[in-house]
Amino acid sequence: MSMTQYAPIEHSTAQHSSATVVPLRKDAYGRLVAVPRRERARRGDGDRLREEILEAAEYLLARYGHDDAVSIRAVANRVGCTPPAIYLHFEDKTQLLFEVCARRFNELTAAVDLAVESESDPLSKLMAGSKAYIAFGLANPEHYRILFMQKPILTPEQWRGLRASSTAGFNGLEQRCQALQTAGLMGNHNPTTVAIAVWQLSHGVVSLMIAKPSWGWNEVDDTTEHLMGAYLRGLNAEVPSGRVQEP
Amino acid sequence: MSMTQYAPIEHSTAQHSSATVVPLRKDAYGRLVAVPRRERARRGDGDRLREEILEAAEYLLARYGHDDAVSIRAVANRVGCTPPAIYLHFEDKTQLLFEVCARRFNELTAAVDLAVESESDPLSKLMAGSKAYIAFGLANPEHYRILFMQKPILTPEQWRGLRASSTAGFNGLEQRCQALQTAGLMGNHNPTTVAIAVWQLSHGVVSLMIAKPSWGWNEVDDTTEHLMGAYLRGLNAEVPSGRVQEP
DNA sequence: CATGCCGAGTTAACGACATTCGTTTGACAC
DNA sequence: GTGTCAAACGAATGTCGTTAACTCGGCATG
Repeated sequence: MSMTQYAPIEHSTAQHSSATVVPLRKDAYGRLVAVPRRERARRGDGDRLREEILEAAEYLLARYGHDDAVSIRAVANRVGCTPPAIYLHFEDKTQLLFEVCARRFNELTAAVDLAVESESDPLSKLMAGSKAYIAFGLANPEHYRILFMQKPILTPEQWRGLRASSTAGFNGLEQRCQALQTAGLMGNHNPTTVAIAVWQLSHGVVSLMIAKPSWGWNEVDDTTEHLMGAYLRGLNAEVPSGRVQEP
Repeated sequence: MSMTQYAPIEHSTAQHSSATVVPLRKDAYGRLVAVPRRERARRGDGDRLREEILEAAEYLLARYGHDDAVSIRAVANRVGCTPPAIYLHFEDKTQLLFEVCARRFNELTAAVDLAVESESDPLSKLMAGSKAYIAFGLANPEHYRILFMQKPILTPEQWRGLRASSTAGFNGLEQRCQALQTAGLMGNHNPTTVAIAVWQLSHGVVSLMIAKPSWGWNEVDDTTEHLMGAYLRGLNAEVPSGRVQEP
């Protein structure tokens, strides 16, 4: 969507050292453009370009707030290389974007952990984690969108990669739920079930706010407190009917 | 994303009546293709093509499950007209897709209403509505994704249009929450706050399942019952600390 | 009955896109 | 010096949304 709004092609920020003449040349499409080319990488470190590509993509995504702005051409231009060079380091655009977001994802886990550690009792830990998760998503909406609000077109390896880092995050949540049960604050519910529910609940708050920013939402922390609070209290409340609990 | 996977260009299903010769002609890009063109609309009813375009887009979206499959060219080919003809009836592709999904959205509201009506007590109504909402989203994941899981690129008019039909749906939810309060099953919470929370909660369940279908989710109705059940019970439970309730 | 209008389309083109193929460059080992 | 090979380039392919200019043919009007 957002068809037709093409990526802003930024000029390269690369430094070219020894050349005294500005390297005016035609780009791949016949247009004359002043593109200071980056220095070619030494024999060993082809991965330097890889890093620069990731940084450029990261910048474009954050700067323009939409993955449409991260076109292969825009990234290449910013880095100071040609589009095909990117394919020496990434299988395709999906994998590039994915890696950018996966990096930010690790920060998400760290942010949640930090918020959790500053609390003492299990209930507050859970609440603080949820708030931090939501706050991080709202602060990085495009990353969150790409990671959690998109049709999965991931190859199995990509999937395993995300799974690895996201299970790290999920495991933390699961442990906090475990602690909640140990503290006797969870009725006889399954901690994993509760952990999933907390994730779904938090995701519901943050993803709707990202998707519909113009809706008249209440203050986000109030929303979280209301929703999480009621849910967590409900875990201890008696089930009115004689319905069987889940496993 | 899912770059490079282009839309499958289907052959036209349009009927051409009087012509006895198969209309072999070059398409807009020089390729020889047998495209039975539809009959030109009469002076009055230019809207017939509009309807056919909507149907074709609807079909492609449902058939291939991704809006990438709904390219202007693919729709045009299926209808039996040329790509620019679509722009006589829709401002751009976004508006076309949007209209397709908005139609389905009305069915969502209807499905929820139907489920609600088959229950009697306010609590069951709320639960049934949530289940129906989630089931509908899972049955029409691409429509749901476009409507509720995407960055909003809507023009103000589009937004008002969706707002109109979606507030219709939300109003129903709000009334059900109102009824819950009247029945004394909601503590002293604000019905609108609860309605928003129920939406967020339901959206969290369905949107995560759409985005991460490979995750090992539990049975969806069990999940909904657990989450909604605990939340709704929590609304009646005492707030442990002396914290102030939301407005 | 001729004629001109105009709604409903088409043809052709533009500029963007991701990606691939074949070629060139240039730093290092020998 | 010279050959090798990682690293990067140049050109091209086929897709995309969208626009501008043109054409066709039925209807109202003279």
